Amino acid sequence: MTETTARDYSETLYLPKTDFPMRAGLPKKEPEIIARWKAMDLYRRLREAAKDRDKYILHDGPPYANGNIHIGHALNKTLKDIVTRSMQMQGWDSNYVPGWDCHGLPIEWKIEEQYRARGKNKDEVPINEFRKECRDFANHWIGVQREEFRRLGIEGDWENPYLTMNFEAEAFIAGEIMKFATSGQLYRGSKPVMWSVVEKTALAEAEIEYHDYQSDQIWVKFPVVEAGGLDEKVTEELLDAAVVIWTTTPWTIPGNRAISYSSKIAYALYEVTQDDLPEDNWVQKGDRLILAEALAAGVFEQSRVQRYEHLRQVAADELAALTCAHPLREAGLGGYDFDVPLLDGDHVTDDTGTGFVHTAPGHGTDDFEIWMASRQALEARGISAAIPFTVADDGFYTKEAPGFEGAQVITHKGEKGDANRRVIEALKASGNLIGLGRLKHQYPHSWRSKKPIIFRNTPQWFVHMDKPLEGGATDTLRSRALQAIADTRFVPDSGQNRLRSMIENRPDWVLSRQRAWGVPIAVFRNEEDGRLAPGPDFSANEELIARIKAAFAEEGADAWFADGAKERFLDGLVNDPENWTQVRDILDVWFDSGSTHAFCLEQRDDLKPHRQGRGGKDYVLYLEGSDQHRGWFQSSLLESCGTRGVAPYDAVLTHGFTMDEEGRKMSKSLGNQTFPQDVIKDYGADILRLWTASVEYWEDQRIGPEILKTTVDSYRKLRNTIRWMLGSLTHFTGEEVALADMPELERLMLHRLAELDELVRKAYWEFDYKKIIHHLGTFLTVELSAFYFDVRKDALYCDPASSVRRKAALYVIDKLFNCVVVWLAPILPFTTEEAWLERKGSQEITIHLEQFPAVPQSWRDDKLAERWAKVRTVRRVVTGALEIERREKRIGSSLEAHPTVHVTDPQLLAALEGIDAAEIFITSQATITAAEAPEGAFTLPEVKGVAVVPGLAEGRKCARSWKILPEVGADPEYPDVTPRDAEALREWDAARNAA
RNA sequence: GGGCCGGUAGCUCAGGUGGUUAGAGCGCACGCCUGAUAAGCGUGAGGUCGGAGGUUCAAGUCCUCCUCGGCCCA
Repeated sequence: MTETTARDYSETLYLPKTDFPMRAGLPKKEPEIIARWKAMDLYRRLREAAKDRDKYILHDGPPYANGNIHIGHALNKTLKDIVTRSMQMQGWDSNYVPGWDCHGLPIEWKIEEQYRARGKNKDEVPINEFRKECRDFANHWIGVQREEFRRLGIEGDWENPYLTMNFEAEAFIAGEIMKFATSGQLYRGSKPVMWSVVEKTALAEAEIEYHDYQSDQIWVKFPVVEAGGLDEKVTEELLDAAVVIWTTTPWTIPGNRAISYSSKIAYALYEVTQDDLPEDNWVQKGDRLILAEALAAGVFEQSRVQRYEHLRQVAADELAALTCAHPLREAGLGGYDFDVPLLDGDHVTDDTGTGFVHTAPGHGTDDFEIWMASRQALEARGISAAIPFTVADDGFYTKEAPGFEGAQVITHKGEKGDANRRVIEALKASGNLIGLGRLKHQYPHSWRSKKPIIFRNTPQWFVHMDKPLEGGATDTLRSRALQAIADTRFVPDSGQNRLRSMIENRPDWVLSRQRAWGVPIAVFRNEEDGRLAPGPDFSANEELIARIKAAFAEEGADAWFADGAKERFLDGLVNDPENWTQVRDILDVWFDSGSTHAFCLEQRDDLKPHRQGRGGKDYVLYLEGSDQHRGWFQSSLLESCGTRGVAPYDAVLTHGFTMDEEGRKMSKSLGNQTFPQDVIKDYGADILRLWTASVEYWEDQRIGPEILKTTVDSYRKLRNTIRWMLGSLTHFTGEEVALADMPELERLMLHRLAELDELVRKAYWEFDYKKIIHHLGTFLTVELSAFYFDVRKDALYCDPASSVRRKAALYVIDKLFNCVVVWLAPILPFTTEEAWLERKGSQEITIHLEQFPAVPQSWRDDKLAERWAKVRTVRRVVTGALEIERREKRIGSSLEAHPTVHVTDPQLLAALEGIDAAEIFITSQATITAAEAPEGAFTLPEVKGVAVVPGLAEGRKCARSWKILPEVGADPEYPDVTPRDAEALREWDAARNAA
């Protein structure tokens, strides 16, 4: 063999080699990986692999089955998936069964919209036909969302999810409400509820949004007609006066039954003294008004009065003694001659209005509560405590609003009706209106129709919060729920306070909806005595419940609405069927989803938990947005406490909401939305998942083009480092190296793995994914890519095949790869799978059946780490010095340098003992000396006792390793390389010749 | 309007019990390498810690107020 040109040594090097592409192409690659998981039935395999383990159950809060998924869904499901996968990989059987919430108004609304578009009226359609259309609609969107969720890489039992509309589920939900009926916690009451005239239904707080609305505001006089028990002079003064109220809902005046004041507010009697008031002014000279002192000036201004006199203060007990007339008593309408008492209430303030609050117990919660609380006192005064039903479900006044029949508060289209105008006219005519205006303020609207709602007294079904439960005189649903909250782990912990204060303050649970698409409140009511069936005083509960549940399980809840249902269920169980009425109301959907623990968790063999709190070892976690403190966390808690006495969960994890890059809410009109579908199409699901894992999700997060771009950048960095490991490991034969035989550098890396192992496991347990991403990211870039790999490239590429140093490095890189990739698998299921298959071959394997690698404690070596921290400190000074040389064009590659490092700090010097400094500095040569540095040596201000004198490496450049050493050419057989490279070549050539 | 949560470099995040010139990664700028190459390495520039008061010898860290944003409620 004659060598005319220099030999190309690159083929003799162990350069990284891999098919794992630098550019991921995730949008195309991910669907292929999903197809593979489907084909291998990954979900079943996961269950099989974990079948004997304790269960970690992330119970899915069911999304509502309408519309495509948005970024909030993506965040929520991704977090759930990270939880599930990370627990599965740490020894749990972590099953995830997705669910959907299917009943309820939004779907009904959609179907009605379709009807309207076709000129059809919902009321003409048989109810079960309508329900069928709702069911089909839900099914359609479940199909759409399921594919969108799977595309995100969410692993779960997609073939067998739970649906609140499954017949079995409907049977269990009805069964749960019948438990409440049987135990006496369910009652029929009458209460002002938020009522949507447009949708003709009561709405829960969760179904309400606040929007600006222009209301009519009026100031109204209530003439004092009686002042019992006060001294004569006072009586005389006050009898002549009127109490003034202010309201933004004039239509509630016919429902007025009282005036509320506060004993904490200062009131006074005023007299109008102005004698030049226009004749038609509603207030005239000599009028005497009682007002809060803080608000009197404003009220007079409204009434166009400039001059008035403060006669004297009016004390709270004087107010309590007064009785007023209804302002319409003299209007000739009839029916308003009842007495209007004054009641002391904390809800009254002197911020706005008059200091007196017009109180219509059928039209407001505060009004209702103070009225009910005063019931006995009222009756003692001969005042009827009955609450009138003044407004019907269609927004028209009833006969109980005499004089206003035919007037409508809100039209069926959600517009203002003529009720206010009619009431205002009547007040004007009666001479009791003293001010009128309009007010723009926040007013409750239906979340669906976006139309204003009204407060209206209606019969509804409630669950008692404070009625003692069976078997305990003081134990109530509220007290049980509060105890359950104390027993639950909250992440972040502020959720505990939030839920607690909500439960402390919430009123009874309104469960009824006057709608069609849902599970019925499956009870009958006896019109004679008010008994319920099933109920605490009904003899055949067991049989009745069995019949209803069986029918629902077989036919769905449609059975309730089918003809002859009453006979079918009650036959033979009652003697007086004519007295029993079948309740036609349906359940609030929050009761449906609040029952998922009953029909899903407790019923499915693969989920049925043996909770830690009840002597088992399983763990149940609920994970939803923080808005669910008001929603699912609460309804589930109440349902479970009411029927089982404990919370359905061990832990509650909440996340915030996703905002745009400026921290503002996303909205169509602002054009600042980020759609998960777009992110997946442009970058891939793993990018969205990496974003999810890198933000502090328990607060609100931000997303947008710039943030996604930086996420892609970090992804690339991770991916390339993994790619380099894969390339290097191509040359790994699997040969093990004992810890004792390894160079310190390798042992340092294993030590870091031991540290990270602890950190990663703890962070996964605490759901702190950004910590994992941050630490693994820094580890990969700073410690591996920029340090360990950079230093080891020489040994890995150039050392002879037999080199222990090289073997040790490969062995350690294998460990690094296994740990890092498996640790990342819950967050980046696609990329880690791709890497895993590249490494392990493409057989029927998957990273997702792996467990987090066992990291031996023996790898931990804090002393070694301490020492190497010092080595790296010295290294920083050297790199700094070389940078100057580079800038001055004296060197290019660091291999051209031979730094002399003066280490006068004894500790740093000791740390360098026995270390191949040139190797660590990636220079060809290096000299360490304890001698004082000469003037002008390079130093870093933050590193004392280290100074570097740069210099050029002496000798020739090795044609193979590019190091510059005097020994190059020492081996006559290989005259242009170092002795190490000569040895490598000798081995390489021998191997080739043997082959 | 009320309750709660939050506002640290362009981006995402660290900064127990208050204590030297506030950190990291990414991005950016500049340089090097050309055997991780639409990659790798190095150096550097970026912050009145939302604002204003206050407590303290000392505050990103404690208190008050304000502001902006969010969730829930009225």
